[in-house]
Amino acid sequence: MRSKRPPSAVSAPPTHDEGTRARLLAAAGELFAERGLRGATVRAIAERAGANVAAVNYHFGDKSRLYVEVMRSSFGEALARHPTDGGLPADAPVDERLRAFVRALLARARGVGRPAWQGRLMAREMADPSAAIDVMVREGIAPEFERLLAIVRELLGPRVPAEAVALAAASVVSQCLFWFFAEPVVARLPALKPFREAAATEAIARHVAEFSRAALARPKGRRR
Amino acid sequence: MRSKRPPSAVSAPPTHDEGTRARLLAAAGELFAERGLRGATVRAIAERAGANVAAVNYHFGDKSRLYVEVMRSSFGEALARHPTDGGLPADAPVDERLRAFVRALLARARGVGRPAWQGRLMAREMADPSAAIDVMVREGIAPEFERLLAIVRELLGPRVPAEAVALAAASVVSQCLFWFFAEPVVARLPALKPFREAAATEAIARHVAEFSRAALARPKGRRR
Amino acid sequence: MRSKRPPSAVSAPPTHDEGTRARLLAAAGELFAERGLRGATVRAIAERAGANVAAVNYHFGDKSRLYVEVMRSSFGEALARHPTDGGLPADAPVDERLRAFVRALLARARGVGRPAWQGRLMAREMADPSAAIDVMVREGIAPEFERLLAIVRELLGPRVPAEAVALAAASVVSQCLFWFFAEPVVARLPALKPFREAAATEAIARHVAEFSRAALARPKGRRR
Amino acid sequence: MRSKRPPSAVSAPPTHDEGTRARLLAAAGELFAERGLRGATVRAIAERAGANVAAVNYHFGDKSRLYVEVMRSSFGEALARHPTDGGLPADAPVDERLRAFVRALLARARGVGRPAWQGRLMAREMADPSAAIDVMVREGIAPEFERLLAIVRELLGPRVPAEAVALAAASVVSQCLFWFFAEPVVARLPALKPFREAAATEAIARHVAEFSRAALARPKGRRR
DNA sequence: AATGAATGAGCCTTCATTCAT
DNA sequence: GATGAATGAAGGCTCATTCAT
Repeated sequence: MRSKRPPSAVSAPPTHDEGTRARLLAAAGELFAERGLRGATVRAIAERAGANVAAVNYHFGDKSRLYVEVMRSSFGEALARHPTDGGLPADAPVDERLRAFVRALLARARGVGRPAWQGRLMAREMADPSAAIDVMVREGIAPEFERLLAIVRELLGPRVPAEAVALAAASVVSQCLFWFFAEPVVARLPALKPFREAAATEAIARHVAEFSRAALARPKGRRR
Repeated sequence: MRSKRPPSAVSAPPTHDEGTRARLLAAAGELFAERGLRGATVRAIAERAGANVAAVNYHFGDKSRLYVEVMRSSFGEALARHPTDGGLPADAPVDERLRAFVRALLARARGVGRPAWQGRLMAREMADPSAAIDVMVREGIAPEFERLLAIVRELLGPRVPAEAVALAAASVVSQCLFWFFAEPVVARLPALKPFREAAATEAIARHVAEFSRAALARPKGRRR
Repeated sequence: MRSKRPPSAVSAPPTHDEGTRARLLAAAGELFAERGLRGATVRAIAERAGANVAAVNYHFGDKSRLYVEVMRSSFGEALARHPTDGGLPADAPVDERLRAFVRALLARARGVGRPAWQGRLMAREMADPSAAIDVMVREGIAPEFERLLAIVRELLGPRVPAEAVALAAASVVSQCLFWFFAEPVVARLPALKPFREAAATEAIARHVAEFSRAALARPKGRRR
Repeated sequence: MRSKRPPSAVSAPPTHDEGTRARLLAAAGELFAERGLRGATVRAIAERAGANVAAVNYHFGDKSRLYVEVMRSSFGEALARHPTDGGLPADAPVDERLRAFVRALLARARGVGRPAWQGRLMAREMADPSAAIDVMVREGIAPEFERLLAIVRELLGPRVPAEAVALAAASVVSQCLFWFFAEPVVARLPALKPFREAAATEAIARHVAEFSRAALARPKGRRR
């Protein structure tokens, strides 16, 4: 639909100060997180980026394409910044690897400053999936989940059926996602409110790891 | 509880078979679940309800007020249909009460037929909270969560600090919510896809209850 | 368009307490004066009258017909309450008759309480004439103006051409109308603001009569 | 003086012959005069201006803001085109200055061609004042009225109290405004109808000036 | 490479009016 | 004699998008 297209989306960093394109991407990230795909208007994005209304269409062709680009780059950045192996060697003790996984998952969405909105963005995408979700699952979530399955499998031993392993992995993931998926509820329940602060992230991580570790104790005497 | 509404809503059967107001409520529920508050147009709602556009204004005054009403009634219905005590007496064994709680939570969002969209509605509200969430938390979620806290407290014993109880309760809840909050991801992960079917709900419920029960085993020798 | 119609509009006073019809008429008068024909909604009128929305259409067939009815009755009442002859015999001195005329004109629009809105109603009708104006001019204004023409003619004598008499009469009328036609301006000019109070009406009347009387002094020495 | 407007309005000639903004302003002036603020729809204005509906929003942000702009520009233009000093030096004879004032006031509302609707616009604003009237009185009417007060004061002499001067000035103004405030009545009274024609403006001006001059004759022997 | 002007589609809401009771 | 429910026709406004420069 557009005739020509500027720098190929992810590759080369713009030459001058920061580049309209990059500023648009950043502004769009914040606004999409705040107000959602529909709620964030192209005008507002352009304004926050200090660019013209037409700039969005010029650089991304489309509002929805800008959205996909935002999701991709923000998600990619989150993955890179908080790898689920936590920097551990592949042969580290399984307990440590589980803890690292949990910690990374929580950190991604609850990090301070810049990546603060990545969690909200993700939550919105779950509630109202767009074309972006396919890419995200395929490129990011699926591989991570495979890694978690391996950890859980190692904890449960080879005799446990695959379905049980999958359910257990889901249990681990869910405990992490909860804290930003259900954030509005967390904020309104007195018992949970204290844990909203970024400082509480470590406490949550420790709890989730311990809770899961206890539940995943390899069944000794009895067979499942 | 409703502030002001023209028709009497419950008493005399209106001119049509079911009453325009009720049909609007149902149609709005479906469409809000499908497309969200913004995405569902008043026109589409009215059309699906077989009513005039102005009917929404006449009966609810406002699109947003219709939305609140939908949330309230759908949520209230879900609460009533699947009580978290599962019909158990208050002195039933704590294990059974935990299982009943989990089962009810899962059933609400994954129930077949009519309330099929209540889960999506809830998930959307979490991702993009509106005025409705205050009412919902206050009237529905908070009391339920208190009940869960009591169950968990009973399992962990009186020595465990309140924060630990809260975190544990969050772990239980999160494992239930996961299945419809993260539905789009579940649907795209081969290992989890089988559990999407309504028939799998019972298996999930059993897993969550067991997983949590194991994690919540009262610490014997060592203190936490 | 309507099949049957209630009491014939102006004749018999309603039998019971006050009658929906009469209450509608009063409420409509106030609201039309406050907000204009377009600005006053049928719903607001019915509400203020303590009647049903459909009552307006039932009793008057039409919003515009209600408006005409309001204009007619309110204008008729104003005419009756403040006759321009001021109760003077037809052979009273011309100076007194002029003064009485001016006083009546001013009183109609600046009376306290109930008829307070008749002036606004009239002003609105001038600015945005409807079908009602024809009746009003024919039945009320034209005869009054004829009377004024006679007074002016008596003052100026028979030699002055008819056009000059008409212009002079216009000058007299205009000085009265000014005070409520230009009310918003009067209210904003410091020099005129004091005259807004109802108590100032008499001072204005005296001034207008004197000013006009001086201007209308029959030319003595020189011919016009 | 204008707060914020996209196009540069005065500098470079826009893409069309006259500029969408200017055409909108003109079309809106006509339609507001014909049908009032409420009666003139944005759609009709845009259509008459040969522009899109959204153009109003783009250039003026709002229907009401467009209205204010119309009032401001049309009123400003009227002031500029017919200055109340009529080009006379400040030390011209007071009689001439009074005549010039009257003539200007009448010309503004009864001028031929372009500003033909300014009178009606003003009359409407009086009958149903909007936010625009504050600006108009402050910036245009008040200064003019001060000038008239000075003229009248000069005619009456220094002994006459300020209230009397104010009333006399009101009498002068009212005789001018009458001809377009009460236009619908003028058109329906046979004696006044001839004066509707633009050609009669000069005759009216002469009459008003003479009538007022006679009334304002400085009291000789007796004190007022 | 980027922009200001302009557009068309669509949305929510309001309102006078009618219909069945 | 009077009413609550329901309707159709706009109306103002917003928004993503395009066009000419």
